[in-house]
Amino acid sequence: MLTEKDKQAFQDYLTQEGLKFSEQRMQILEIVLQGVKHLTANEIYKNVQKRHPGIGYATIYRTLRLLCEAGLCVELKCEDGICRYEHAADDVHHDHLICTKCGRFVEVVDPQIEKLQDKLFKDNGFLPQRHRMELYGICRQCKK
Amino acid sequence: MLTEKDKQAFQDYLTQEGLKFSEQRMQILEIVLQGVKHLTANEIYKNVQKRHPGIGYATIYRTLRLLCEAGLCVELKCEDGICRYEHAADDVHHDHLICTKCGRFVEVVDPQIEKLQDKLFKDNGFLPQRHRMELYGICRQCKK
DNA sequence: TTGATGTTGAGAATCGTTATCAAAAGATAC
DNA sequence: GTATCTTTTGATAACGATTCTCAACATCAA
Repeated sequence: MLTEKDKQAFQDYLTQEGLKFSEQRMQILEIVLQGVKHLTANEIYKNVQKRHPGIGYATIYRTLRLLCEAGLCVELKCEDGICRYEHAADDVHHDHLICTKCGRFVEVVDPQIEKLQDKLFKDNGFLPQRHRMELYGICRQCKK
Repeated sequence: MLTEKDKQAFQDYLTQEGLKFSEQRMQILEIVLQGVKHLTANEIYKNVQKRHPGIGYATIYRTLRLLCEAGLCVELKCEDGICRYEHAADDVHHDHLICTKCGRFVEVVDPQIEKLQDKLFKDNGFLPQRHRMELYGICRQCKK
């Protein structure tokens, strides 16, 4: 869901960094923050093409980086080596359940696991920064 | 630690698949299964070079695939996009604590987390296959 | 030793992503 | 609105890890 708040946040970020606003950046913002989640750069590229033919991959990647830096989107480095991008949920960290047959992504959170992860960091003398947890399996639909 | 058992297991696997034994494969087996863990293909390449100059990357990758298929080694797809290979521990799954400063890998296991992960699979109607958990932080040495 | 088959190494190809750079477009001052 | 200064853009080349191709070579059974 793309909100005015997100648009404003992006504009504010650009202004703050001395960057400029452009048609292309708005198009990419709209595609990434609305609708389907976990899009690859290629999917975003194809989507933007429809409304803005001629756009290049470089612009897609550059804008995705900006969106990440602005905290509006998160890059997921997936096992297949292709990055996917999702709308940054409001401060709520989550992990992913991924169907190995259809590629479906389900977002999950488990506060207990989060606590145990923190404990692992501490027990090993690590200063926690972030973590990544992906659960691969076969979803209900694909099991049938 | 490279054991005779591992060597035998690799030979058995090759025989079973109708494949042949070679000097290069033995060299790679020794490098990967002994000593330092979590080597990249490039590190393995450089190590094998010392004892067997002229070896090519193709052979490294082909042999790594064989070792994985034989269940002797595991490929880790890391966030930096470079795969690392570790000696497959005897049936014991483990996750990783990774220092973002020095790259140190620490293997960790938490049975409670494993249970909670299984619960997440079930609660979402997924048939569990495997998972990946990486905890990124700064290790004791690098904190100083 | 020979023949059939699997393996090797050099180099090309792949593919997602990033860098380069001249042309185009925003922002700002006038 | 126009001039001017930046920044942005898109085409294309470059990158780096990994895989493919293929002719030369090694292995093994008979």
